[in-house]
Amino acid sequence: MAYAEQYIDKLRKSGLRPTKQRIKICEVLFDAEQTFHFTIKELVKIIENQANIKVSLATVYNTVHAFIKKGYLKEIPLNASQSYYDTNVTHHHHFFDEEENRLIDIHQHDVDEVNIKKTIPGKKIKSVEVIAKIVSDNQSQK
Amino acid sequence: MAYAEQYIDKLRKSGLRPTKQRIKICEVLFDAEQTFHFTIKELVKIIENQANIKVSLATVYNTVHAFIKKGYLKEIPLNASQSYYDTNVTHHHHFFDEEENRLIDIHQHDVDEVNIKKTIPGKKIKSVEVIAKIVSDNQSQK
DNA sequence: TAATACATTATATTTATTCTAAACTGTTGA
DNA sequence: TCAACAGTTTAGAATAAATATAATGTATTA
Repeated sequence: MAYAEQYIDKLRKSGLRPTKQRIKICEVLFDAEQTFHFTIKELVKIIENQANIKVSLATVYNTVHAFIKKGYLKEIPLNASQSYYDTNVTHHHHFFDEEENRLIDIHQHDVDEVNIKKTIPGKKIKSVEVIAKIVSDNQSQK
Repeated sequence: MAYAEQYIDKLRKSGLRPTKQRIKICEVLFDAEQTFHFTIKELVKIIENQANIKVSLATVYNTVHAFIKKGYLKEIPLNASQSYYDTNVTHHHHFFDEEENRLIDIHQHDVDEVNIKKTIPGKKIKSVEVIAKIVSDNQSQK
């Protein structure tokens, strides 16, 4: 349980008290070998399965939002009934498979830099995201 | 009221019965001089203000979904609590102003073609959308 | 260690969206 | 023209994600 230290640090540095619920959520989100996408519902399920502590829904929502604010998580723009979040906070894009309701990363180097020529007075661009919707390719190889 | 004819045609051609509710919704959506963005709530409000007929919420949802299916409307991928729709169905992109909750079109020619090098076996790309989030630029002119 | 500010929790609430089933209407063909 | 049918509208109920509430608990501080 020594690795919990890094999360305690991380939380404290960003002004969040390191409670056992938050540390658990950090473990689930940031111990993973690979970054991943999740919905709140899925996150709750993972916590339930792998932890022996009980975390309420409200806490999960609060924590996820706090982490987004701190830049530890990213919300993925997708017009879906549930919000999707990403533990990969580097600049990258997504495929969204509408048939399987599945998100797939597209690395930054797989998309040419998106250069937007239009500007809005008094505003600056905070982020640029590309969403490519994909569907089954049922072409009979012509 | 002669221009209703074109909507009757449009609806009939796509296999939707031209009911008075649908014709009214067409008028609101497609008579406008400019394309625009809306939420269901906003659309209901516009109909209420400009029509003397009553249209139920369920009908508005049904009709908007039918129009999306027929390609007369586009849903905008945005992780918002409400869905946003666009009467501009040409290929284009969006700014989303998070401070004012406002969508702004970016014409296709203002963004270089988005070229995605990654592919997913058995899948083809159906659509590619760029969402650029913008915020106030509070730089003291340096 | 006491005081306090921040967190967690169960529960209620809100809100967008979908569902349901009854009443209604456009269309078709006799 | 009209009966029959399939598609449509509707009010209201149901669903589900997300947020608010307020009481209880816990980390921090001095």
